[in-house]
Amino acid sequence: MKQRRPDRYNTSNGKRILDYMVSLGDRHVTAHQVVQHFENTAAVIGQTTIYRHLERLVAEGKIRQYRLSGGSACYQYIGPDKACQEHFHLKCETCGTLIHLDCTLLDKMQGHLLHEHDFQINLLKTTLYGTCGACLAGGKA
Amino acid sequence: MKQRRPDRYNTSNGKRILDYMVSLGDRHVTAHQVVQHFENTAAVIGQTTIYRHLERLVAEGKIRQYRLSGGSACYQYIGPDKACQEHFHLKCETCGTLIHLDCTLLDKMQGHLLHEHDFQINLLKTTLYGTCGACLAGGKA
DNA sequence: CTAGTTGCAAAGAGTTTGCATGGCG
DNA sequence: CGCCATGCAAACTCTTTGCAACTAG
Repeated sequence: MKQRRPDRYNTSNGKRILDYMVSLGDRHVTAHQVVQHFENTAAVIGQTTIYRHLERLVAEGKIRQYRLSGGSACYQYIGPDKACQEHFHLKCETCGTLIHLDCTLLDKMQGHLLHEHDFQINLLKTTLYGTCGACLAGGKA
Repeated sequence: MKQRRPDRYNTSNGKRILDYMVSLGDRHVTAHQVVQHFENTAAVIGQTTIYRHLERLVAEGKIRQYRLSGGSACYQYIGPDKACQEHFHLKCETCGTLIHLDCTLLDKMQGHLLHEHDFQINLLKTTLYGTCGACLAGGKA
């Protein structure tokens, strides 16, 4: 087999966008927030480029994408250990916090769904919506 | 207290839209599909009116709204017994089927999340994504 | 060199809003 | 009659695409 040119180049924009997603840890951002982040930067990155890179990172499995109830997309770094592929995510509808759920019972649910209900859940696309403890207590709206 | 005018009128459009959602049973439709349905009708209903009624029905708790991965909204009648407030919904990413999950373990999950993780889940807004048995077997895409 | 990358402007999809007209109560 | 309802067109938000210039390998 011959050594052919790669179908992907290493560009500084690509690296900066991935680095930014990595730097957020398990926090989540909208495409708009990513665009804004790079607007406050020496070298601005156009929003088209940002959308294209986010799309690619999702396809490559490096970040996950889900939808806010308003319809816009939200992105989050998955991490080298792919832990986010193995647990549920809870999102508080009041304060917006994203919670990573490490719980044995919930983990078993995945197998239960597959074996008892013949349904293979996609944890990357699934987010559970509700209200977190702080907001339940605070009662703020 | 005096008998004041209602803040909502009973109009034929409102009734027709609710009737349509009810007639779908537990099936789900996009706003676009509702618009199209009424385009094939003697009296067409404008899409603005449809969006406004769907929004109201969601606010009134008569239908639930969730988002497809593409970002557009999907609506589904809840029913008088409010059963859909008490179980999870599974959506197959391949064939689009919506499954209503009646399962003891899954029902317990709600209480578990609340008591052990201090999180009150909103089953109306939550949909689990994945692949259904038929598509797992068929292997189509 | 050559294919992938970038970003502006324009196009698109989905949804909301302004406003004048029509209809319920 | 006073509001609410309706719907057309326009505005808006989020995202994708066309295209010409640019750049990594």
